Amino acid sequence: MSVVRSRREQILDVAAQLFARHGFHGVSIADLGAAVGVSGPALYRHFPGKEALLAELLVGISEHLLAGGRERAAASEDPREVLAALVEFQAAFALREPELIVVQDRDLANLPTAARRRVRRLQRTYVEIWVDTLRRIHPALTVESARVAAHAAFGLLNSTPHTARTPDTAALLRRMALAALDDL
Amino acid sequence: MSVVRSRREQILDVAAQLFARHGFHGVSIADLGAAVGVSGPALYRHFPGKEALLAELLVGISEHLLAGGRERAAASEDPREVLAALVEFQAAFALREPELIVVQDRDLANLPTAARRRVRRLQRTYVEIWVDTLRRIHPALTVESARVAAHAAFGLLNSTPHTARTPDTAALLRRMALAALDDL
DNA sequence: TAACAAGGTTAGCGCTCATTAACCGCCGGC
DNA sequence: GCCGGCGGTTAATGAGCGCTAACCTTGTTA
Repeated sequence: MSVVRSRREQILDVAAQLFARHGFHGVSIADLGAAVGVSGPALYRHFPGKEALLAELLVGISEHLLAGGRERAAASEDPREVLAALVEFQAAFALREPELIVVQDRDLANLPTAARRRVRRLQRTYVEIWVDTLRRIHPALTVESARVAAHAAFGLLNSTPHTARTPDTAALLRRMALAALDDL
Repeated sequence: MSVVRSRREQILDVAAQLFARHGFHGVSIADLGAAVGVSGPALYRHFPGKEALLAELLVGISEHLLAGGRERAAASEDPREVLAALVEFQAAFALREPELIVVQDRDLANLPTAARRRVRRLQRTYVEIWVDTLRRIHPALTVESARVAAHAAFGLLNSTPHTARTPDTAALLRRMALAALDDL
């Protein structure tokens, strides 16, 4: 975490923000260049194209989430502890990077097919960690219902882009998510 | 609810589906025309432009939700009954019209300023119904926290576009939402 | 010191797209 | 039986965009 970020990281950062605010198609290469202080085609020195830039963002997010999920799942035998850790992890990410949350589910469709498949696969695997954990806690739960519940929890936690972030928001969201997932 | 819908309604319908799948900028006027069986500029006989079409969709959604919310809020003195009715209403809408859910929060930014303000205002008023109801149930809750909780509940209920809709999904989502909103 | 790679620049190409123009057939009411 | 408007059509226009080309500067290195 150095203070001087490479141009590459800088571009990814402002791309996340602009894509979040205006959508992938609502941001031009020229806009992106302007936002980092260079103009237009300079970006091609760092990325092969606009879609590749989006791909790197989205693949990065999914890999980060999956890695974090695996880590939490491996950290305990008790599925309730795992669930609490997963909720905490997802809430922290959603609060730290609300723009990425927005871009991830809004602009998936704009990825080239290969990258889209890759992201989908990573996401699915991440969801399955939640599904497995939920079913260990509630053995009567079907896979389908557990999946619905997991997505509902994501929706709840990922609501951060729509709200002001007050100091106790994290705790509130965690508590709500755990309550929702408790009486399945 | 006639079987023969006017061309106008038909256009709005397919626009909702295409916008949901590909995003506002990902759908051309020609695509839209083709999807209703006419081609391209014929749409200008029914709408002054592409943005006006989006505006009609989004304003329609917000008005529908606000009207439904007001109705539920006026139907009972007991805030817990009101909350249950609100949850049921939002869940039913999210399950019936997942495409509209997607378009509503994805393409708000593509509205012309006037319409965007209008939609924002309607949405805010709808949220305030939830906030007031929550605070009547939990008097210690601050306005900000109630707002966070309301948006979290929307996120949970509006997760329908991400999941297969099995027969008991509605009940599951309602139960989760009420559980999340109960121990605030 | 000469060469080169890295990272900029501006100009321009080709394409897509929203919108407008100009034209046309049909059909209901005077 | 005419005629006006409603709802279509195709062609054209003009803007914006992604991307490539050609060129330049600078710092590093053999």
